[in-house]
Amino acid sequence: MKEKSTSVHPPTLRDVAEAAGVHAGTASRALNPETRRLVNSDTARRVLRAAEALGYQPNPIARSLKTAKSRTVGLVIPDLTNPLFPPIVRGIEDVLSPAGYSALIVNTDNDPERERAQVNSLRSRQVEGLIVATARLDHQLLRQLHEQGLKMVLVNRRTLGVDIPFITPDDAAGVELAVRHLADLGHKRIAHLAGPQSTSTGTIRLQAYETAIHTLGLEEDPALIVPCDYWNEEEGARALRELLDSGTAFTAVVAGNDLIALGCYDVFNERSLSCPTQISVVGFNDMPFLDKLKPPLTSVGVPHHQIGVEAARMLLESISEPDRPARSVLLPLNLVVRGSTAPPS
Amino acid sequence: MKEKSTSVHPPTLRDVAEAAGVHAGTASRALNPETRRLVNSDTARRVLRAAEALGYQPNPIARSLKTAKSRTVGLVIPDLTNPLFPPIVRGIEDVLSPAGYSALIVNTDNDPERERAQVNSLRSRQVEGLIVATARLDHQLLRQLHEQGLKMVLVNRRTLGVDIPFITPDDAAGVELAVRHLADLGHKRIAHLAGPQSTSTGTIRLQAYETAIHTLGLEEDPALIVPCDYWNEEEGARALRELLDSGTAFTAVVAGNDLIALGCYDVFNERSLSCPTQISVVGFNDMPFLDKLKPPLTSVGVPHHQIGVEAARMLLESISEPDRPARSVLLPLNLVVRGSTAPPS
DNA sequence: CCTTTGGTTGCAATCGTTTGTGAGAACATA
DNA sequence: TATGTTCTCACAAACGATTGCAACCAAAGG
Repeated sequence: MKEKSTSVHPPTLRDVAEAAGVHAGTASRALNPETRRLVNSDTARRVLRAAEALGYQPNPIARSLKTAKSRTVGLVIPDLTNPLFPPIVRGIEDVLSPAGYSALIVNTDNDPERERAQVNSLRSRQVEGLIVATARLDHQLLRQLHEQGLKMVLVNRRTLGVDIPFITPDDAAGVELAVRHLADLGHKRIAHLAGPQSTSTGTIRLQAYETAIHTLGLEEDPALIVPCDYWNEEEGARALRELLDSGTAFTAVVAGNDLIALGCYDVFNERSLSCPTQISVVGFNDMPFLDKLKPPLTSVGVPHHQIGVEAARMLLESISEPDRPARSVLLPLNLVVRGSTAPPS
Repeated sequence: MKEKSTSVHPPTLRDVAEAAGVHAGTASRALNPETRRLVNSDTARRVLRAAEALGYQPNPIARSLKTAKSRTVGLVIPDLTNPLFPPIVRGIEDVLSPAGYSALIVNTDNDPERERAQVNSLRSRQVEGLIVATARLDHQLLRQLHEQGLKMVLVNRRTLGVDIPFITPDDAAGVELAVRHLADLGHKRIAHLAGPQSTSTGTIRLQAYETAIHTLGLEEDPALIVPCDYWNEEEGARALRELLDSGTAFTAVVAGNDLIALGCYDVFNERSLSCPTQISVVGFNDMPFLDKLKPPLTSVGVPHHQIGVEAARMLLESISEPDRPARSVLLPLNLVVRGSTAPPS
């Protein structure tokens, strides 16, 4: 008549063991498929049955303490509110969850200080790896973490000089798609509102723009390139105004991403320019609801969900097989043609 | 010459204790501000210094195991991809994170089975509470969890017959705002494309529509009300088509939410109807980029971030002071007038 | 000088698992 | 009968923190 009876606490391994008339250690082995062969199949059955009956759920915290595995990964993104990220996050969780892993999400707001703090908090929570969407070309923190042996996968962007696997869209191919589409429509002077050159995405897309312009034999003019400091509408608007004010002639613009393209829309309204009649625009990312705009924005479609899926898979892989050299992957893109692009008038 | 020397593992409490020349228990007390007064301030200082020097980070897993507190809460939402949720999630994390808590996010896709499974997984990870955005009016699972004493806060929606605190926008006031705006413009026959009547949001908004119509002396006609089965564009489009096909006269529609309103836009294109000249529309939620639509959608603005903030605060409160009866809160709304509403022609 | 008091600190148990080690039984072999 | 083998399983020591308890010491009071 110990103190058992009506314990309100969830059943523990000991409870199961007791119910099955075995030692806790044996119960543990019986419950774990990996080690089940070490126990008599009869007793294993008995343990399983007892566990079932008691509604036993192993305590992951105790397990983690012993095994030093948290079954948790960290997810470092600039801002969840950016429509780019939710689909990636979903993709990640769709892989993690069936594998028994969970993701801890932190937002850095692109603040290196905050990023450092958040990553520390993740590490103190014993994450087994990180999926990072905030990579900059020269990224001190990532370099450090990598040297400390922390498992990481980069999404959407990469970093230089450090051998961390990344999953990104094939940005260069995407830009090539966009430029070629405009060229096919007959545009000769195509501008590029480039993303921040501190990010791989920004520089790669810019380079791709330049080579596409070159190989297609279009007009090459440095004045056609205006870089943005951030990936947002304000900067997109500012850049387009700058371009217009410079007097440089152009009939189409390849925006660094959709938000920059949206900034262009604002300027079109401001200055009563008509799109696509006077200026064609193509965005990048194909974020939701672009088809509801007037005109609907032509954009390069990025498989965000897929990026998340691949990243999660890769991270899990590199956790379970630490030696296997992780490979980076470039995901194929497709151009979604809508109403914002037309032949020049 | 034990096996100490260059241990690569992160320093443990024992390491700190050893470095400070005290027992682990003392070190523990010295490190914890709550119990620090139990140890001599000199030795406390020494311990602190040693911890600092070693870069000691307490292992939250070990701590959790002992204290049975995980410093983790679960976040149950239908789909992170719905633009409604990211701002709420940010709000939640902005409160949780400084408090030393983390959020585990799960998506249910509105599937009760999946919801049950996800919640189980959260519980097995020892979450201290749940923030739930998937409440239905009659929600068996929530009722059970509540009876089992699990701490919960509902966001955006509520449930009936169970006393769980909720944080929602003041839906009724919002609809009143919308209807009054249309009435002020001169509309007499205002339709309502209602949200799912299985959700509190759907029913409350519908009721508010009815009473607003009544008190403002506008035309009351059951034919003006068409319910949607889901909160999405397809249903919005379907409902508007149904309304149009029924031949019922109307000059404006109050949509259950923005997605339903977007569905209306599709039908406008389909049938070459002009908004707002022929039909005015107002949405609900004021999700991002509505100002980029043509016409820009008039919508009821909801303080999503604030909802998240309040919800997280409330949950933390009910965790730290289990007795304090948690109160629900209704957050004030504001109407954002844009181009989709105009006087009837 | 003995006791009391209060402030500090060490000891050891505990949280719920996992896992190395060895004991016992059953059986086969010599 | 003695000696191995092979299966099973129980024991107990971890993992890294927290915490009730007891011990110790110095100062104070009688």
